[in-house]
Amino acid sequence: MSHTLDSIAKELGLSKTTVSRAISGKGRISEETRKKVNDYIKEINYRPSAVARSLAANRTYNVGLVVPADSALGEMPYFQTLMTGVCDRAMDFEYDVLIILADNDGIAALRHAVSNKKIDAVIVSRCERDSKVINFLKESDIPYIVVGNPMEEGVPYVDHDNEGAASRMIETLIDAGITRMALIGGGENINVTHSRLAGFRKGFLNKGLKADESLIFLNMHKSARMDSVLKESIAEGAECIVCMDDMLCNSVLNCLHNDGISVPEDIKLCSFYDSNLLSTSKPSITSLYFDAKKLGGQCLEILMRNLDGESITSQTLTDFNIQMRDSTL
Amino acid sequence: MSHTLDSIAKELGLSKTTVSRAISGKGRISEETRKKVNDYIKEINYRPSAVARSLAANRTYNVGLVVPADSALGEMPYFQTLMTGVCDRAMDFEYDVLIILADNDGIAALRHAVSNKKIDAVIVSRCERDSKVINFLKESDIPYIVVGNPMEEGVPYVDHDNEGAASRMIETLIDAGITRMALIGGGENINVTHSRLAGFRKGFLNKGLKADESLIFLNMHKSARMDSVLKESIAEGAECIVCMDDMLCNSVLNCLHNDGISVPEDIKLCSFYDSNLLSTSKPSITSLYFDAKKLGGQCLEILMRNLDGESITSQTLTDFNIQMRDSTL
DNA sequence: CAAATATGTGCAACCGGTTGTTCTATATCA
DNA sequence: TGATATAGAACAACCGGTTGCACATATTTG
Repeated sequence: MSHTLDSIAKELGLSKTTVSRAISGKGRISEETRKKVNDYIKEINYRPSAVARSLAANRTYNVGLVVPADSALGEMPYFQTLMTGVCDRAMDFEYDVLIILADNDGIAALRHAVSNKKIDAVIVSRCERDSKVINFLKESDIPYIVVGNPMEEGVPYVDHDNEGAASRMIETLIDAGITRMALIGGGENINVTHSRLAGFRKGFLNKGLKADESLIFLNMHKSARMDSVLKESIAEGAECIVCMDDMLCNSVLNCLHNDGISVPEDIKLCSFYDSNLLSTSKPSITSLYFDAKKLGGQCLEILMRNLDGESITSQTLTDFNIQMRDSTL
Repeated sequence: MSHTLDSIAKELGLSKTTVSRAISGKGRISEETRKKVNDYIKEINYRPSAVARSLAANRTYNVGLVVPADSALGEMPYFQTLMTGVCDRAMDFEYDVLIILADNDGIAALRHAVSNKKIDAVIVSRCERDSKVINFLKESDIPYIVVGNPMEEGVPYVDHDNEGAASRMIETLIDAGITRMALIGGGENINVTHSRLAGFRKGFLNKGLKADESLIFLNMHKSARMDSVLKESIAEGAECIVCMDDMLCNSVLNCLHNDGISVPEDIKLCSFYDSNLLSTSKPSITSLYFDAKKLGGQCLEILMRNLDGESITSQTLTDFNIQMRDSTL
């Protein structure tokens, strides 16, 4: 049988209240009693029931992490890292993380968790345009935060400086003498795509150049056009393929290899995220590193502080790191 | 303000008990009253508090999903699919899924969730040898199930027939005239590695042949030896590289490409899982498909039934599917 | 038509914590 | 020394559900 405050109180000849206070440290309690109780609970390895505590405190000590239900998730080590960041930081606050699969095809799981009050707050791990998830959260009164700038008034978010990073990447390449680049991007329904695209263009402008709009290819994640797009880019004189993420870069590298095109000899290649998906690639790939783990932790931090009464809204993490490697030599 | 059974009862001139029964459908209740209550709660969009219900029922309606804290996870779309399977099936039982990061470097999160009673059962998504996670679970009295045969008496698991599948893969290749193969495997501390290795050997035996032990390379996930291992294999006359998973296969393909070795002309290649990590590969890769989603769902199913008093132990899903593609032509 | 049974509802205890208030014994002060 | 403050502990209500039991009314049965 499991221990409870009552059983412990009885055992020690104290009241439930006193035991509770000895454990929490709140309220007036003699040092002697406190020690006695704490020694005892350590001995019997007692831990208070989270459920009972939740009922009393009106807090579940759970946050929901909304994760895209579609396959994109599995392709993206980034989400994993983000999740790790969230979970690690959650531990610090004695919180646990509930996984909620949801996207624009269905938010039943989110509805369930929110309306049954199984979570105190929500983190949305990817931001889509006109997202059902966000629309739902806007109307509910649960605190939430979105990963990635939703470009929407009143929606709190945390993001890397995607635009700034992309811009810097381009400038760095230009400084290295590369001026003609093709951009291989992901879904137009994802906001990070737009931020990086803006950065791509800005990078050229900052150097007094202009991006070649005919070499910008979006929605390439599941595209069968990859092969032709790459050939076209090369034919048009692209010196470098800039990929918006490592999954895309992996596909590109594979495609190039298969066509007998060498990196970096025939064409240079770079990516974003610098995940371990490409860590064993030959050649090594130039990539821009974002600290996704930190970002995940930041989400949690903000939510916790807001639950404690603060009202932090959005935050942008400006640090990133360009890892120059063989693929752009 | 949020609604409660009490507030609803007052509003409708009924008792808390009656409202509760009208909602749950348990106990004696007139059709009329039931309808009245249910219409009303639909109108005000009431959902019972999961926490309060948990306290009364002594059930959290949460399962924990233990996921490796190390980066291996992010590399493996398989885990994602598994997780999706778990979450989807959980919905059917009105359960939610708590993510627990843990591995042999630390099980603090698991301890926390279990001893604070935040979960009713645990799914361990990867099975390592001499796992701290499993040792902990064996000593606690929470129901649990492990994905992947732990090869350990008394530990309940769910698994694909990894040995049978690997064996069949080899036999299929042999039938296609390929008899000399190298095996690129993952960590020796992971049990699936051993199951597939056994299947690898068995496949040859079933065809009256013998696996070339000198062409078996394990622990290749983060190995810097990939390049030399592949060259050695080819030099030794290997006609096909059998990879134990898609991550490895991706690395191998990349490595081969980079060395100017063509697939399947110079060497053939195949893999396991058939995840979308390789779905855009050139050439298309022969792979053995396991239904990870189904397996995840199965875990949940078994745990739920055991919570309801059954005592199902282990289960092996025997279905798999070999997708022959260009890489073994 | 009384007795037995069935039906619908409510009371109150319970799940295991937290917390405002009260009570008692001791310490501090004028 | 009596009034007042304070420390330590306990009482009891509360969080929002579930459920065994009692009770009143309606229905069936001999």
